[in-house]
Amino acid sequence: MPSSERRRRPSGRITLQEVARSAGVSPITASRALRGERGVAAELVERVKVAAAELGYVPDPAARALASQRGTQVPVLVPLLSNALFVDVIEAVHRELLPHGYQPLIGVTHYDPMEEEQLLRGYLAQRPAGLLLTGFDRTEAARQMVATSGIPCVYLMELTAAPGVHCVGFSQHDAGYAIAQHLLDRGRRRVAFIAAQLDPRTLQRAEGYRHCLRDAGVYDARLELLSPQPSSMRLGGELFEDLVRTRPDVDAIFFCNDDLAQGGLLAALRLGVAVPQQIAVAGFNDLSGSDQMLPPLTTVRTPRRAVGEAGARTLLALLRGDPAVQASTDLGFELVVRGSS
Amino acid sequence: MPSSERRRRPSGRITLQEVARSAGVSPITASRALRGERGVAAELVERVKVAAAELGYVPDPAARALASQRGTQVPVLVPLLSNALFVDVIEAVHRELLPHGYQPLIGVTHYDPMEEEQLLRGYLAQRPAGLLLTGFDRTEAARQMVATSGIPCVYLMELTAAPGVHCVGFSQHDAGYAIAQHLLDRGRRRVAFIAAQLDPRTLQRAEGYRHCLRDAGVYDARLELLSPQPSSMRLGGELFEDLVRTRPDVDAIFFCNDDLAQGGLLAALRLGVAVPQQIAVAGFNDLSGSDQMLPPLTTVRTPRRAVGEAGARTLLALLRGDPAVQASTDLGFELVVRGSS
DNA sequence: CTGAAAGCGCTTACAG
DNA sequence: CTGAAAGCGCTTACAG
Repeated sequence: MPSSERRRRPSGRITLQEVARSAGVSPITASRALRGERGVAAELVERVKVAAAELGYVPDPAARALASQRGTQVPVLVPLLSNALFVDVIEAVHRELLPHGYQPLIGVTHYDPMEEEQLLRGYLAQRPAGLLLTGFDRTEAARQMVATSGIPCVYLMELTAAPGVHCVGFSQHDAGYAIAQHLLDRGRRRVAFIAAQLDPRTLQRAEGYRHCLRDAGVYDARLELLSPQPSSMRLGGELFEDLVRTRPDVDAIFFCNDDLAQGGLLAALRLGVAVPQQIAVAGFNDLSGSDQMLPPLTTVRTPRRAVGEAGARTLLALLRGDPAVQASTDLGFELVVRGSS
Repeated sequence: MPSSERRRRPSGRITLQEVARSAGVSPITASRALRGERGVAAELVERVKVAAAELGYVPDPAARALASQRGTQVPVLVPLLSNALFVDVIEAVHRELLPHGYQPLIGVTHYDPMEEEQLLRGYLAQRPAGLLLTGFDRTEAARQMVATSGIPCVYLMELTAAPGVHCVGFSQHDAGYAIAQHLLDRGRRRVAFIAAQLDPRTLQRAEGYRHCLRDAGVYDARLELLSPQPSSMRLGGELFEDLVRTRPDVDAIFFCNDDLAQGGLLAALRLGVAVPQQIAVAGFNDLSGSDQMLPPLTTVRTPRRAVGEAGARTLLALLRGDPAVQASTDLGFELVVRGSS
């Protein structure tokens, strides 16, 4: 009578032992069969799997982590959750990792390297299976911790050619260059750049913009409006007003993010500035609502879902010990031209 | 020489044993001291804490979970991450739970009870410390699983008076009633309701709206436009156009969510419909950008950060075994009147 | 290809 | 108030 056998077990859960007994093998063999370790007779694998399914066995992650010295958690560190960009990345990561038995852990750094370092310290103590980090801008201590931990790590959103580093993203610089070039191609010559937050990726886009305008011989540092404040529609509107007031000859604006650009577009409506006739406007990221603006916003569609997906897959390959993992995955970007330019 | 003592430990981490030895107590006492269990001499607690700090001891969550049969994870199940509402809730939950050593696990149900049930099954197998669920709309199986698991659970966003149920939120019905009443107070009589997604909370707001309009004797079912599609600015614009075309006598619209309302406002600009002169517009949630619209959007500010915070605190109290936990916490809502009404 | 032994690092009763 | 013993449920070497 199984019920009497189970009487004293506090947890009441089905264990590997019971599965093994039911399948007529040792627990080790059952463990190997269930984990898909090769080198177990096909017939035994089958028997174990049937027994596990019949008993409704669910492996205990804690026991597994303790015995193997390796958890199933995968901390995913992003700067912000209030930017839809990262939410999309995270959703994609979840979708890839969960079915493989890994547990994404969301960490928010608020663009603060110190905060990231602390989060990292805490997560690393839990022996995570892998790590998904945003970009390359972190403290030296954080870098060290990741390196010495030996835990597989994939970097998201930016690219590097550094050896041994796995990254998935696109060239922020080139995307900035491309959108600036588009505005020049439209015949604009006084092309401004409005940015907020000023995180590393924003600054890379700024570099692309500068590079492009210099190549065309029309760069003017006075057309850059950089604010360290967090990005928002409200701020975009304010900066737009500032710029139009102080630089009335501006004929195009590249906003480093769509929320700023949307705010700018609404400010233009309010002020009666004709877009794109008087000023062409472009944003970045193709966030929700940009296609609904008046006029619809020209922008760069960034592959954030793809970044999450490919990042997770790269990590999975690393965890599998796959020798053929691609170190750097460039997912590109897409210029989306709409009515605002 | 400690280095030779440590030679064979695979993990290389500082253990409770070492802390205990260094403090001159038994591991059990060290464990109790570190967990703040009462009944340990103050002097010993001090010694243990100093030793732990000196050695840089970090408890192993896996070992802890295995021994105590109780993990530190707290699954937080929300319908969607693409609605800023839930992102705010999640951020607040993180902020509360993390410092207490609990690990929030984000699960996305996509408004699908089946998906929620599956997620729940997986999470429950991990013996989470607690559970944070959105609303009360779930499968019977899910309900059973939660009940029989005995794991403390707090429900977010909605309220109930059901005994033994802990919930934190506000009355969606009353909020719907209040915004409808506001439009009536503005002298409107043909007040439409536009909704998408049609999740339980949206339907509760619909009830509030109906209730209010019936009380005023001006309810007209033909002024309800309900779409099961996911909420978005684009859809809001489309539904606005539909409504204005088919019901030209409408003089006010209550959109069930701000993204729809923002889309509606932009459609009004496009179509040359004067807001609020011809049609007053109100939204719900006070999402980012609503204050930047043209005109700024009247809406209901919902206490989502407070919901996450209070929800997490309630759970913490439950985990502590606090006998004075409040079962139902009504956080209210705030009418935000702006230019659109 | 399979298994017996040992152990991962902690906490839960149970004593005293 | 403190501790020795046992065990949580797995997996890692090590044999054979």
